[in-house]
Amino acid sequence: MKVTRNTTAKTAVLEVFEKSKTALSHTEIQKQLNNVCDRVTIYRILDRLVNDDIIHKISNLDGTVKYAKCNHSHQRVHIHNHAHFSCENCHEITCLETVKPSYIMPHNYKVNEINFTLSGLCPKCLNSNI
Amino acid sequence: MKVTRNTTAKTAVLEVFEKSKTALSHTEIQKQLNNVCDRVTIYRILDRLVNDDIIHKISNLDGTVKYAKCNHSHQRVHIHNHAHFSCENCHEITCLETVKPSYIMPHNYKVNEINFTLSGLCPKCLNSNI
DNA sequence: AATTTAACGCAACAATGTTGCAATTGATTT
DNA sequence: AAATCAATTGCAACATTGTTGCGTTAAATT
Ligand SMILES: [Mn+2]
Ligand SMILES: [Mn+2]
Ligand SMILES: [Zn+2]
Ligand SMILES: [Zn+2]
Repeated sequence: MKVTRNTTAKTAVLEVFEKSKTALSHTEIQKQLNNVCDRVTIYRILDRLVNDDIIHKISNLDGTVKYAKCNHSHQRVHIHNHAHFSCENCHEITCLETVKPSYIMPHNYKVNEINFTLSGLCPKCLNSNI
Repeated sequence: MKVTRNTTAKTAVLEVFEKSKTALSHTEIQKQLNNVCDRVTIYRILDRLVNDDIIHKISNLDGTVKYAKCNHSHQRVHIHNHAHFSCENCHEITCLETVKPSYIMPHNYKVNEINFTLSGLCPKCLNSNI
């Protein structure tokens, strides 16, 4: 097994996640990093963090991909079975850690990951658009 | 309101969907069309078909986007609230029209669309990988 | 057949993600 | 503290996917 190193770039990326209340895209992270490292490096750091279960990937209906910190890394079985909300107005994506879908699968499927994303208007945009 | 025309390209794309049991990406459709029309035209046709509720868009965790025919266009309220399964082995994406997630949303969110994609191994790949 | 405009082809562009390879640097050992 | 080793990085080059503008074509209506 590979050893994971704590580099300055990785630390910087983690700080960005720590400060953010919403999920972030590669581009959004890059903008906040002010040339701390190369574009490619960010991609590779994100891959590593996902692999190490430190962040998780969120795929939205419009094709955008974002990442957010995991607040449940202590769990034995690390599955991201909570919902995400994507606002059509402000385009912010937030984890709804309390919203967990229940469903019944047909037999003979092995489920490893789930991606449950709801889109519409977030509370902030819903109130300001009356 | 705009009038939608039945062009040869659109008819060809619909035939491809009719023949397919799984969801299709833009590239997969293009390959099956054998230069019936331009790449850009396929994008525009897909946009139109989604708008007319004839097909629906599916966004997968790995970032790929696919489309599938709607088998419920007759419904009054047209919401795609069924699950989709994405096989990590054969990469086929299928609609699970019978699998509908139930969940409880916090107040002050307006949900317009949902995207519920499960990934893992499909029955075909599960059986052949013992 | 004439009219109207949705739809098309083409070219050019933009955004996003990937790969190979030499150079760097974090962690470990001596 | 210096040497070691491989994980990580930067850079350049490339691939894929999706978008836009504009002049032309063709489906539908009159
Ligand atoms: Mn989340
Ligand atoms: Mn479906
Ligand atoms: Zn919002
Ligand atoms: Zn499969």
